[in-house]
Amino acid sequence: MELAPARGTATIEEVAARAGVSRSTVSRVVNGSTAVSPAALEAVRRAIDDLQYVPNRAARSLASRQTRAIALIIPEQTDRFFGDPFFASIVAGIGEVVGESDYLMNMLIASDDASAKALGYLRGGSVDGAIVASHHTSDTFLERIADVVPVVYGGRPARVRAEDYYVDVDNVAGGRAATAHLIARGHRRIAAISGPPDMAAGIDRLQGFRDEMAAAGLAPAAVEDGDFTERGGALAMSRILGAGVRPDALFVASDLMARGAYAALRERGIEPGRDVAVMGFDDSSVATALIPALTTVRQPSRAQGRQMASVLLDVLAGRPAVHATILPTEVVARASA
Amino acid sequence: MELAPARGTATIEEVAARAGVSRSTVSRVVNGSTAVSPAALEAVRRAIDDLQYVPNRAARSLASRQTRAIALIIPEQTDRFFGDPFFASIVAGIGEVVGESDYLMNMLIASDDASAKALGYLRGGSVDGAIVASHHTSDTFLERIADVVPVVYGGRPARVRAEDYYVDVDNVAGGRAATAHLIARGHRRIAAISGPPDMAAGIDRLQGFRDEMAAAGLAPAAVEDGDFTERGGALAMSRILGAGVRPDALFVASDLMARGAYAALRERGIEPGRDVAVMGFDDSSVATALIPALTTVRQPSRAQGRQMASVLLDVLAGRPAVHATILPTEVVARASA
DNA sequence: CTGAAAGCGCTAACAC
DNA sequence: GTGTTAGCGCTTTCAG
Repeated sequence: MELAPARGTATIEEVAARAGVSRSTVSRVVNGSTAVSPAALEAVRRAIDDLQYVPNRAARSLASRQTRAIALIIPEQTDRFFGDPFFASIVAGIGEVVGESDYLMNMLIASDDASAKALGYLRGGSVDGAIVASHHTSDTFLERIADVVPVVYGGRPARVRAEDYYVDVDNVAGGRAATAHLIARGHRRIAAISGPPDMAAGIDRLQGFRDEMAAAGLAPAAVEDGDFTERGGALAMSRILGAGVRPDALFVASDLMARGAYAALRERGIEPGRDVAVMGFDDSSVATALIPALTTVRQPSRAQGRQMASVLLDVLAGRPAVHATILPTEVVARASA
Repeated sequence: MELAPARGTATIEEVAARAGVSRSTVSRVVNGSTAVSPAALEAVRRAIDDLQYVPNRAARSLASRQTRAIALIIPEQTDRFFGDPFFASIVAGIGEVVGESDYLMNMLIASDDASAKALGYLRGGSVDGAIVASHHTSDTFLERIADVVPVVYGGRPARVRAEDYYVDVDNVAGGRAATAHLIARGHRRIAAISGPPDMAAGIDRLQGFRDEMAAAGLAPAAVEDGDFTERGGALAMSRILGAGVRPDALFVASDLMARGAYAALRERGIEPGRDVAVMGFDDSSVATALIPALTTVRQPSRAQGRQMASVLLDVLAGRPAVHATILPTEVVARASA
């Protein structure tokens, strides 16, 4: 075919020659070994600089049996995933930490049929570890990947095994706090729009709602699944209203669904915040963009992403790592409730 | 630390032994060479299956001098990038095509300071090519990456060079069509909320607006930069209104900004769609979620993403590839204009 | 503290 | 068609 055009990049051999040392010494410098004399270190540094040397990743991986890459697995429709600012924050957090390290982030969109391929890829040793950004209990293939490489889950996995790592927020407490806020403001006919029952966050937030209602001796005015999407939130709201229920307050398990609920409410001439108190969950960009601004439960999504990445990096480095991190939430009172 | 646990993966050597052929033959099968006898092919296939063989990526890269990976470069704040459903579609499209190939997609968030690192990484030969998802004319480092690996730009780059590849939509025509639509509906006092002047899409859509207005003998009622963000759109709208301008129609250069404009309008008691016609751009999920539903210019974002990936894959495969792809847009009339 | 030597697993000429 | 032979560029014992 075609001769490889002189890759700008020099090899370790050339650096060694220029620095007047052996390959091994250059390798040691590059990998931060302490056992190098100041003189050699200086010489190598200069040579690297002069030659603009960047180690070849493939060669390094092959020899060290590490790829220095991690997979970000998105078991979801791409547009659905990225449509929620919550995930955007998670990814941002992960990206920050990974970006500071010398790891690479491979994005794997593992929708259904692609999952087999994704598994093969993970088994091929292309990455040292994986982060599963969000998942449903039905994603069985996700469990199998943990047999291949270390995995950190975003959100409590369906079945928690001792060797699993995950980073979650205290969704039950968040759900309780949100409900308590509503009750404290004098509301009694409180309905909930929940997340899907096959996701831990969906289950837990609803649990918190139910717990707090029960503790206050109240019965939910209605509970509808909004599937964590804007459209689902609108639909759920319509169902509640359509059934003739007229709540005086609403606990919506995600900001995005709350936006959908706002729309559905207004379609019936009900003004959110004035005619019905609305409480969201996430405190994503959606919350402040809404009018009236959404009272919501803040979860530290960016921090969650950061923590996921940190945990994985710890595991890969052989450092002790926390298996379960539960981040706190807090109610942020705005105009809607 | 810890001995590498027996990686489930077999090597090519083991496959060869089991199939009773040489490594080369296995390699030929894996790489789809035709020059293999049916018998050998069958034997190798079985061995691969039995052993669940997956080629080692690093070894392959090292020997073939190809990484089979591409970089998705996001020269933007992560949350900003992912906050716009337009980008979500682009990424979805890219992901589709890349997922069907045996290439991997490395996500590089190249915000400012990280760009040097990103460049070094690209120079290190970690990827065969790159896709730049969106960019500002100020991103000078982006030009330098094209010297290292083939690059496909999303949107016309600041300076188009003969060797560049890019996929764009016809933003000027889109802007014209949108404006024509407004004019045809009888509007005359038309204001525009534009994208940033350092992005091709921002410049071109505004150009289309100005062209069409001029052609109709109309002067813009106002033009404000909304920075392609929801907040920016709201701010721009407020500025227009604050200046005492009362347009009867609005050309907003992105759906997201239109959402911001809706909010700003309502804050002043002006109802979008009724009191002022609003035209968006993108036809992202935002357009239909808005109430009243946003009349907008549809751009085929997913197709754009797909095309970007296809072009890059073509280039990498040595196939002839189109340097400039301009996708068409079309006006989608809904309730707001 | 440093160098020599032996691969890591695969592809790609090159013979046969 | 198929096997043999060299590496790809790096890490990593193992001596010294």
